[in-house]
Amino acid sequence: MTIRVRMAPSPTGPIHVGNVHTALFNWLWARREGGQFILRFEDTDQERSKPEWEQVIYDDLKWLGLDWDEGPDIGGPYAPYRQMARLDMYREYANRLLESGHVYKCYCTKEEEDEDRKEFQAQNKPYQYKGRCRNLTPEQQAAFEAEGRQHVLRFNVPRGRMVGFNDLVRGPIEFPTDSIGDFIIMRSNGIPLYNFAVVVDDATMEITHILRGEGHISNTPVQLLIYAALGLQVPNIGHVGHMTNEERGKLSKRKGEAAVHDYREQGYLPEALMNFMAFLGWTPPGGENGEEFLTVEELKAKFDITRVTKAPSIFDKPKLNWMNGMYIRRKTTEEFAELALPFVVASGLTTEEEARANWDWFKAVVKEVQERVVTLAEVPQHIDFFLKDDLAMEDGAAGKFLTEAVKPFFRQVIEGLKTVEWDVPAIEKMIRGHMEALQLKPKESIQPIRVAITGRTASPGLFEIVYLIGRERTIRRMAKYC
RNA sequence: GGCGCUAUCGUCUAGAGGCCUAGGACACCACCCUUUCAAGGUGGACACACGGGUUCGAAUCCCGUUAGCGUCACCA
Repeated sequence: MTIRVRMAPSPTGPIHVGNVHTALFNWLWARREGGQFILRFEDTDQERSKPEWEQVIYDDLKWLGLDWDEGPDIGGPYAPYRQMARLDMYREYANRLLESGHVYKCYCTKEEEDEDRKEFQAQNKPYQYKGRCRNLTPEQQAAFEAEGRQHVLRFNVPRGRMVGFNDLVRGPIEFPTDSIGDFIIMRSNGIPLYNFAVVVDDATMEITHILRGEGHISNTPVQLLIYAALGLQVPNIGHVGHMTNEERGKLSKRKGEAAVHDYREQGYLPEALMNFMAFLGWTPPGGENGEEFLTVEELKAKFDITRVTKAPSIFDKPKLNWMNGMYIRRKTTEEFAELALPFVVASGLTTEEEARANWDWFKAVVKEVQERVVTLAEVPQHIDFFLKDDLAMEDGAAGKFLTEAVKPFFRQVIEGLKTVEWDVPAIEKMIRGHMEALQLKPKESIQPIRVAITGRTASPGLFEIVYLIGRERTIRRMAKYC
């Protein structure tokens, strides 16, 4: 039997990295086993779901390299893959539960429930539905109907029992049903609630394994009750530890650390993000000798559910940075230039047309910073002095390096620059010649030139940047200081 | 608060009772390389939350404590 796993986001915003983290495990597992990975939209929250988000989610998922075998966009044998298109199905299953007596019509108003809630709160007890409508007679129901009251469908939770399952990553977990109140499966408007819709969907889509975030552990007993009442086979269920911020809290949307899209904009490479997240809560066998640099293909070949860890993990940005830098350095210059281009254009330093018109030069420029940047978004600030002439001067740099003493040296170099053959070795030879003649140390010669032509004290190799900035512009920039 | 989950270096983790004097990676520190900054190389510091058991022997098994997190919605 092949496995069928799924990812089921809500189209209420851009896709979250936490969502992708568990989706990644599901996807790798499906690919490893030759099973199916299904995409389904859970859009029963009419307030927050917006169809526009669906396209945004597809885009980010594709950017990451994820693909799905069935989904709202491509269809499949278990269509539709959007919950709002499956309402008839939920109603049918809900009716079965009503007929079998597992659920009952509840006519309680919001106000009545709020009062109950306060009552429990006052006694410092966890709120549970009091069961006012649990045993209504047909006459009482008719009376409520006559009043024009709407009803929801509530599950009649059995008392004094245990429900449990064998978690794929955590082992046996049990809950007393007494800790669960009679929950609602159908709203008064006929739209199902999450816990009911997922069960119907996972069962009818024949999902074999559900691997989801640990936040769902407490939903599991509720869903188990529904599976049992419906007489459906329960899939294998497992819960993966969450990814958290440094403070072990939630990844913040506001700080731009939650959405996949944020990382994309910050110049992270999808393969780095995927590789990094794959190692949060999982290690391949033989992890003791430290191979953490795995391509997606390698991950697909090695993923093993039994090696998923239980504890939550901190999304450690410094490690992501390191990994992203590694991936950047592994790109060819051509690839790196293509990846960096949109960021450079967005910074306003050049236009795409201009860069492409001078493509070899542009490539040579970005090549100089390829092993110095951690993200693509850092490229512009490292290469601005190649692309513009009005340079900002780093604080204190001019006073420290562009002194009176350096002027004679500058004048000699400028003269040399006028006639030197324009290649890096010749430029280096000429400048070093003047350094020796005047017996100057690098910090009295190379460093001042660097400051004069870049406006700062740190840059790629001096002779390479002189070559790339060009004869005229280098001379002009140096001439300002002598 | 009830219920539930979790607990090895700062971080991600290896570890399935003796192989552990606890291994690797990121970060950190030092040194090397070097025109600066990176990259690279070498080395270093750093952990089994606590308390009880079980056992000849426990990071590994059991119990408790503590801490963190999740959940108790006509959200998902």
